[in-house]
Amino acid sequence: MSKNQTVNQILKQIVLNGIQSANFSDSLKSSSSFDVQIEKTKSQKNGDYATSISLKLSKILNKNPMEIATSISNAIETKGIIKNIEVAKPGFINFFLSEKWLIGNIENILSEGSNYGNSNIGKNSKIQIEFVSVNPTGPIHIGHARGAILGSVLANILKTNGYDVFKEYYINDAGNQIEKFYESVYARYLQNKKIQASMPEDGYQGEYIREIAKEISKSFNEKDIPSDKKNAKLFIGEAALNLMIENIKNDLESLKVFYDNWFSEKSLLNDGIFSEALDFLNNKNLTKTKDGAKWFTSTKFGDTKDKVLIRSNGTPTYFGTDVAYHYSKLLKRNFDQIIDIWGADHQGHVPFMKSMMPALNVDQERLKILIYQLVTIKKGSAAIRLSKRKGEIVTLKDLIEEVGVDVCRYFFISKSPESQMEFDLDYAKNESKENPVYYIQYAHARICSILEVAKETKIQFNDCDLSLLSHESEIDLINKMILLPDLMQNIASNLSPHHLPHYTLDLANSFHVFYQNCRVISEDKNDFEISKSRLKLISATKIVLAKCLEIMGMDAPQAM
RNA sequence: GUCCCAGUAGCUCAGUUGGACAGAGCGGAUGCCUUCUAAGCAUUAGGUCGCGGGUUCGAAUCCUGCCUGGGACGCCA
Repeated sequence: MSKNQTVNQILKQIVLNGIQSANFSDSLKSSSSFDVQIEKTKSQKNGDYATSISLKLSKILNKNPMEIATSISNAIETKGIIKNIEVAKPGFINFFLSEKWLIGNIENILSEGSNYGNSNIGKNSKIQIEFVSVNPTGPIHIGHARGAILGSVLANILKTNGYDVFKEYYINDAGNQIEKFYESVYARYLQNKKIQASMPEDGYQGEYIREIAKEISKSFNEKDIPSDKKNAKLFIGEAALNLMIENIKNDLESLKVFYDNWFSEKSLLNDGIFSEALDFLNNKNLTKTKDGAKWFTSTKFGDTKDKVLIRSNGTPTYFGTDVAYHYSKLLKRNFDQIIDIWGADHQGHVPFMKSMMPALNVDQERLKILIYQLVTIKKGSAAIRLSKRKGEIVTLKDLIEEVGVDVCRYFFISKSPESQMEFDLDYAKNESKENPVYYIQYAHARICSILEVAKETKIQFNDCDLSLLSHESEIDLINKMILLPDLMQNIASNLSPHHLPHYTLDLANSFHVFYQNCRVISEDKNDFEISKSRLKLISATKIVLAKCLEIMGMDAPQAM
């Protein structure tokens, strides 16, 4: 393959050149009026790739699409990547790729190794991606796992496309909910000591609060804890908060989700960023005072309601600190682009966030918000409602212990973010042995196993004649492998990582079919040459499979 | 009431940003292991793409009206 060019890009250029040479009318001199799209065909009878550009041009040129298609295809030489071109009704141009060219990609994949599929479309721009950011008032549950995995896989993909990625968790360690949390833990703490104490209204009822209170009792001496009630509550609350954050961090790490930074909301207040951001809005006359509270007039930029930034009691709201947080991201830390990943319960927050961009004099394009639909959990036929405040939680830990990290990650990443999903716990357990994850990993393990045999029997296959590869399933396998670069760029620009698991499954399928049809290491001396070529082919396949698994954060086992 | 997301095989979900006969996994039926891993392969059954209009060469995909499900409309986060 031409260095740094995907199949799509190569074919697109060929078609553009074809249109130029076909010399239509002046109306096509500016090629900005149309966009050549190359599609992978579903059926081999329509070739490997196709374009429907002639159907689109027929409007501009006012000509029969079949004629246009014929003119274009006549202007294209069948050489290099192209073995054959066909024109099909009502005006498709179908490309059949040259086997010789396809086979050449094997060496390319082998030489690129784990860099295969990477690109530099990110041009090293600084991109910050913030995800999960669950309130540290309770443990992570299954619903949060969706955002966690979405974020971590997206970050991996953006990295391989040349973005300078920075993953961040925003800790909401200030505000009302934290106050409730402090009070709840303190009440449980006192109750543990048989001191009469009542839980606050709307307090956190979950069992885990008792656990934390116990843990604090154990790890501190009585004399460490301040004697007056106010300071005691603060002391115990902060200790509990730290335990909770540790807990969240551990759970995420057990899902192989890691961050570059844990950003404290409270720090915005302490470091003066909050007041700086507020001044910024004040100076632009975008705030007002009403009912004793300070408001941001976000409706000026399309929000549905103005938002309170500082309550009449003087404390900042979530909106207030969020202005400061994004002020920090965009104007203080100067990320070229930021991605916020939120659950659907925060979608009402989107207009507010968008209205903030012009208010901060920031280009809308620098902010991307990814909303994923909430996960409903089912156990048997009963739906479980996840509510931290009421205390019903299915923890992430339980799930990982049941089905394993890989199954968990694959399951979540394979659904598009905007589709609702139902997580049936019993089903997940049953499926833990019969599922696509094992299908994919099995393909990788099979390859390793064959390569191991080759190593033991000391077969050198560096020098071999790849042109011996001609079986349908060999060619199909190569065809699948060369899709990866296009796919990766696509995912990066559309922020849609759920295509990757489906591709990987498809690739694994092509390998299994190949495995069934083509014996790699043969006893027969006559097959020695083809054996070497196939060893090279599967070495390349191993690279592509491992790459996909790595990006999804899954194991690529040597044996199963 | 207003706004956002979805409705595709028995189940869970894809469908490359309008293309060629609608796909996968699981589940069902049948067949394939003296050969590198059968956690595999092959054949097969199963669909009014929620319903009705519209846009055009062409719609699961775009527009519109309904129906159903999830979510949001706080000086909570």
